[in-house]
Amino acid sequence: MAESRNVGVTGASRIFDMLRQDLLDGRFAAGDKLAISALRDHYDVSLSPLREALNRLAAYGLLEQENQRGFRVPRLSREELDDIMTMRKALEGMALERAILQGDAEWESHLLAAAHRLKRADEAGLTGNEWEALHAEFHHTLVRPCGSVWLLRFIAQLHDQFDRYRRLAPAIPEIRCELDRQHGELMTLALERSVEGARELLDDHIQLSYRVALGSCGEQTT
Amino acid sequence: MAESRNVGVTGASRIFDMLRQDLLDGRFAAGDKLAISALRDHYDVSLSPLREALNRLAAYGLLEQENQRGFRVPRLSREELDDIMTMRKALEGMALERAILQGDAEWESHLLAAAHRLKRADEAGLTGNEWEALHAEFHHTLVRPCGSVWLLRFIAQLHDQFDRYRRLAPAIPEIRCELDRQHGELMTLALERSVEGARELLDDHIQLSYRVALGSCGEQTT
DNA sequence: AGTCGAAAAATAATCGATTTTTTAATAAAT
DNA sequence: ATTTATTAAAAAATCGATTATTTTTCGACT
Repeated sequence: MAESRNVGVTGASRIFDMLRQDLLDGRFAAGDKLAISALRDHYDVSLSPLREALNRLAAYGLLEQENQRGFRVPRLSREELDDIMTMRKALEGMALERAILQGDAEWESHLLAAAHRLKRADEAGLTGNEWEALHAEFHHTLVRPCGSVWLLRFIAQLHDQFDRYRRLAPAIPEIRCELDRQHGELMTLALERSVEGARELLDDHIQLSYRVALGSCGEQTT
Repeated sequence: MAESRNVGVTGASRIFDMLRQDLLDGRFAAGDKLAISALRDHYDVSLSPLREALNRLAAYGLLEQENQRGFRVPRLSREELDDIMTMRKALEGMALERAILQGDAEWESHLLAAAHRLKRADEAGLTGNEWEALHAEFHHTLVRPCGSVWLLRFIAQLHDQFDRYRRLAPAIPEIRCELDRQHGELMTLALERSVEGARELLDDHIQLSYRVALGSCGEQTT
């Protein structure tokens, strides 16, 4: 047994995590209303913790809440994706710059490790939530020492938003290959403390991801 | 009567609004645990909608939630205030620049109106939530046409965070007077489409506000 | 045929009570 | 005197049922 006791886990927090994952995985159709009693059955939990989780997700931006008529999955739009992409460039660029200036030796090892794990996962052809976790971890490690809790919070939120689009979009192997390559190069530039180079590459990286993500909006790549 | 029916208002949404106001007003001591049953009595509502509101506020960042041990009002720290101030400069500066480039004639009139109302309120010595509402409205109007829903969302969130500090701090009449003056000048520069001038002034404005807000951390002004 | 309105069904929101977990109080032991 | 174990009290989380609101259905009427 991993633990004798589920310390610090409530029904609501458990459902929040599961629902968040399922929303990022695109298990619910965009625009759909969530059938609360169906969720109740599916996750085998009572209404109170379920509704608490839904309220958190709505405040976080992964659900829309309309008083007296429940919760729905936000629609996807080209305009919003553009917004998210632009904000990612601005905020992650800012964070990366600061991280490169402030990151210490321990950051270097964490970054090296995260990049390595991601590379091995790429080579092994790993997909799904395992790969997603390593990918998110790499990007988070990259900007972690930026020194701003609020900046990291906003970046994480934008990542979740972006992922709704990206994970739904059809894969484009050539781009995916280039994206994988960029992860390694981002690490290299960061370790070299090359602020300008890293920022430019991160911009390219987000732009390339965006071209993939566009596939979820029924638009062609630019 | 204003409305024949409370359209689109639930107990939870009502409590959310009231609690948010009370948190910004500093009605709860930072670091304190919220006594849920006391809140239940005070706001005269049942546990379910109350807990839903608390969950929203925690996801929004105005409360901290620890599983199995309820909700508490986040502590105030000089470090966090610095973070919030720095992020406000970055995000509002970005938004203002975009707003000035994209704002149309209608924006100009709204901005003029908001600045006028705020000025009249200043002259009339208005204080409390009425002044706060006009002040928030002015700053929101200033950046509204920036074109990014997410940017506006983050800015609003940071404003709420900043206000927890500012409203708690002792007033400094000379600074307050200068801040009032800056509002008018910000409007002028924005209407003149002076991107650089407006950005610089907004930076100064936030910095000056920050000097006031520091008073809530038991620190002297810098 | 289409529109309007009443009744029925479905869904959301809320309530009061119960269960679980944490915190505080007390006593026993080193 | 401090620590540890036990119990009592308090608080948080959850449950099942009830109430309020919205949505759908159905039939009368134009």
